[in-house]
Amino acid sequence: MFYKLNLCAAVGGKLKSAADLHPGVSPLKSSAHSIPSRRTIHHPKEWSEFVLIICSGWGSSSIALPDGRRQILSILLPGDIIFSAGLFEPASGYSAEAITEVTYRKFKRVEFKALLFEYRDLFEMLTKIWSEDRAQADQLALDLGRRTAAERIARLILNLAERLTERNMISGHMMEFPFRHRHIADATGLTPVHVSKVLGEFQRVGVIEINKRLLTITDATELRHVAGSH
Amino acid sequence: MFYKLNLCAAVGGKLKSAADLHPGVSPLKSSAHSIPSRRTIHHPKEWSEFVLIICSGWGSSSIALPDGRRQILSILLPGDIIFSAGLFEPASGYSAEAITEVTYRKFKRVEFKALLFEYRDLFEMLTKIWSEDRAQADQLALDLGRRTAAERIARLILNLAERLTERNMISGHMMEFPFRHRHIADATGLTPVHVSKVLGEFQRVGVIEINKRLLTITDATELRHVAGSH
DNA sequence: CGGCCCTTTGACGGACGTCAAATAGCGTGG
DNA sequence: CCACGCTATTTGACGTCCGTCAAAGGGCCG
Repeated sequence: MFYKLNLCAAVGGKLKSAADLHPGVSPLKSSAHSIPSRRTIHHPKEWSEFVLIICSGWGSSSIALPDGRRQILSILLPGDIIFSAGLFEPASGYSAEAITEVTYRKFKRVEFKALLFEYRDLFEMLTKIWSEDRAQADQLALDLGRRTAAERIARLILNLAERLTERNMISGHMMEFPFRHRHIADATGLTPVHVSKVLGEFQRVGVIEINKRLLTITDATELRHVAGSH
Repeated sequence: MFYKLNLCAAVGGKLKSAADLHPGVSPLKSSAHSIPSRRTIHHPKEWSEFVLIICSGWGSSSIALPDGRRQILSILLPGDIIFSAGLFEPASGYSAEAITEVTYRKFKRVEFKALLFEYRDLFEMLTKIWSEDRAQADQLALDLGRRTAAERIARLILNLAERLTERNMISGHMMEFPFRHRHIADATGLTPVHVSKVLGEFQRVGVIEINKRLLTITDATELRHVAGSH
């Protein structure tokens, strides 16, 4: 996972761009942006010529139906790249939203791509990230198609805990949890009302505690058990 | 879609390998295999050093839970590449099965990869395929998370019809449909019993007809309507 | 002919959705 | 600091979609 952290650092401030990972390479141009919470980062209609990398804050990437139904494909954390399903090909139909305040950097897709093709180890790094990302997408399909509400929500929490640990964004068993129930619902294919019931039950039996947008895993073993097979 | 057909042709017999698309390039080694219907092509435990390409027949790629629940991620048709979520990185946990009799070719992953890095247009072709594949995965998540049983099944049929059309494997509105209900159930996150009910209803209202593993779309407009938004 | 798997059908059950009302937060402006 | 309004959360009653179970055909192959 170190490459993710590297990339995060690369865009986070210390370095100017991913290109700086290669001493001697002229840095990629990029521009920094900031978006307040709850606002759109990337609109589904835009045929984007840019690749976006989250520097700070929490976001979501999703697809929506004309009638308003939405599916969140992934929760975006610092260091995450918004491929919109294609690092190499621009894709439409995807949208990205800020959950908390978000800062991010924008790279020109063609420049990014050219650089990858030029430096083999950068290329390897990115394909590795892309493969992991795809594996996550496949797991999501399994979750949505074959797991119960409680399993899905438990797995979402465990998954986040893991990703936050990689980023040193967790202390003890306490983590930020800046979601509205609607976010969790859209990520798990449920309704906000049902999410409320499941989270309520989790707290009643004492596997987690939620307080002021902070979540504590009080019984990790049991939570993993609820998350079910695998 | 021409590149898919090219690749299909490339592995189908006329050409010896994808490398032959490049005159002057020494062909990639590959080996041909045949698998009877209902058998495993690729086992989830194998840490595969191979990339597989379907030459003929229908297959499925899926993930399974220890308790037996399965999610089919995609229906494999001639020309399809079995990435197992990673063309570049081997992945475990995925399995591929033959639905009808299947023939396929096996390429060494490292050789395949090296070739891509050497020839930019081959690389572009593959990233395009990979991006499309990823987009399909994301649509699957949307289907499983946010669409009803009837919508999912209707979309599966329309999707197949489209892919078969690209491959000239459809005549009029009639197509092969070699699935057991269990396949459709695992692809749509439903149960075989419910699939039976929905397909029965589709036939009762006259949007499709199924006979001897052959499916006819008798009312394409209505089927698209049932498939819902988008 | 017999066995096996698949499909169909119906009755019933359960997980999750919908609706609605009450309560709690939370940011804004006075 | 309080009042206000908006949005989120909680809770309960009820509805629906889909799953489960079971029994009765149907097709295929030995």
